[in-house]
Amino acid sequence: MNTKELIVGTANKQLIERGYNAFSYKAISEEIGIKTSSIHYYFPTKTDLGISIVQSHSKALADTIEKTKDKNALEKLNKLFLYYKRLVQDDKVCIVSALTSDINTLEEPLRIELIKFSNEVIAWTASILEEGHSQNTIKVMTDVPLKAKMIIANLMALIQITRIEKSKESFDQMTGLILAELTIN
Amino acid sequence: MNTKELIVGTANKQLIERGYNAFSYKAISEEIGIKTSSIHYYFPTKTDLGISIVQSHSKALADTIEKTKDKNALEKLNKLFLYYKRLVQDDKVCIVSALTSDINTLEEPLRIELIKFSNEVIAWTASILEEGHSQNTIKVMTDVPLKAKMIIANLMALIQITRIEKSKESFDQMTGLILAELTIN
DNA sequence: GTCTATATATAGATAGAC
DNA sequence: GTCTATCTATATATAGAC
Repeated sequence: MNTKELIVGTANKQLIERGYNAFSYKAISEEIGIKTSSIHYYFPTKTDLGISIVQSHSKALADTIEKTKDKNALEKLNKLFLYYKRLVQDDKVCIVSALTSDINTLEEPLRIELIKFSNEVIAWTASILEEGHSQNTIKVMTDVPLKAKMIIANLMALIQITRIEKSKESFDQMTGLILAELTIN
Repeated sequence: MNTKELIVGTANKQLIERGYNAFSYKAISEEIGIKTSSIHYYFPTKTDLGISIVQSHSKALADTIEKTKDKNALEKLNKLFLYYKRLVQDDKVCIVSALTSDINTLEEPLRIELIKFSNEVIAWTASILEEGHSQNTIKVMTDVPLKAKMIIANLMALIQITRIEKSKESFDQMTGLILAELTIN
C-alpha cells in the first residue's frame, strides 16, 4: 500500500469510528507517522481527502458488484447485509451516516460525491430485489426503488441504534426480521 | 425565555441543523449576541451544554406523552410520526442521529444522557404498540420492544436519506408504507 | 516526497473588572 | 450576569529547505 492509499485508509477509519470531528490531518498524521504537511501534498484540502474517502467506498462497492455478478439474488442480498454486519462488529458506521449529520457543512463537491455513492448503494439494492423477484426468491413489492431505499435506511439506522445500545445482539435479530419478511421460503 | 433557555435552544438548533461540528460556543455567541464567556457562565463545559440539550428533548417528549395520554394508540402513533415529519420539514435530524456518529468522542455523562433519551423514545413507542394491540388497531407482533426499535430506527434513517435526496416526498411515501403495515383497517 | 517552520483561524476555557 | 482580555490547544493550510 502506498502513502496515498494509507492516508485514505486511515482517514476513513477515523471518520467512521469516531465521527467527522476526529477526522483531522493531525490525527491521521499521528497515527501513520507522517507530518500534516505531507498529507497536504497528496490532498491539498480536507474536501479533497473527503472525496477520496467516499470514492474508495464507491470503488469497493463496484468490486463487490462485479465479484457477485454470477451469484443469485439471495446470495447478493446476504452479501449486502454482511457488509453492514461487519461495520457493526468493528464499531463503525456507514460512511453515509457518518457524513449525513454534517451534510449542511460539507463543501459542494464532497456533498455531490456522497449523494452519488448513496444512490449507487440504493440502485444495487433495487437491482437485487428485481432479480430476486424474477427468480421467485424475493417477495414482490409495489415500489422497488422505494423498498430498496427503506432497506438501506434500515441498515444505516440499525447500526446507529446498535451503537447506542452497545449490544450487537439486536442487530442480528432485526436484520433477521427484515430478511425473513423479504424472502420467500 | 431567559438567557439560559435561549442558549440551549440556539445550541440545539445548530446541532441538529448542521451537525456536531457547527455546535460551538462561538457560533452560538454570534447568533444570540452574547460573548462566549457568558455562555461558560451558564454551562462551564461543552459537555454540560450537550447534556442540557438532550434533557430538553427528554422534557419535550415527557410533555407529549403527558398531553396525549388520553388519546388512543393510533392518535399517539400519528403524533410520533408527526414529530419526525416536522424535523424533515425544517431540514433537521433527530438529536440521537446528530450525536450518534460522534458517540465515541462524547464524554461519558453526555453519552449516558443520550442513551437514556433514546431508551425513552423506544419505550414510548413500545407502549403505543402494546396499547394498539389491546385496542385492536395495531397489528400484533412477536417482539414488541424489537419492533419499537425498528420503527424508531426507520424514522431516524428516513430523515437522513431524505436529507441526502433533498426531496421530502419519499419521507411521506415511506412513513405511509410503515403505517399501513402497522395498522389494522 | 517529506521535512521544519510558520500563518491564520478557531476551539474550549478561565481570570478578573464592572 | 456580562464584559474584556487572555490562555492553551488544535484546526486547515502554505512556503520553502532538503
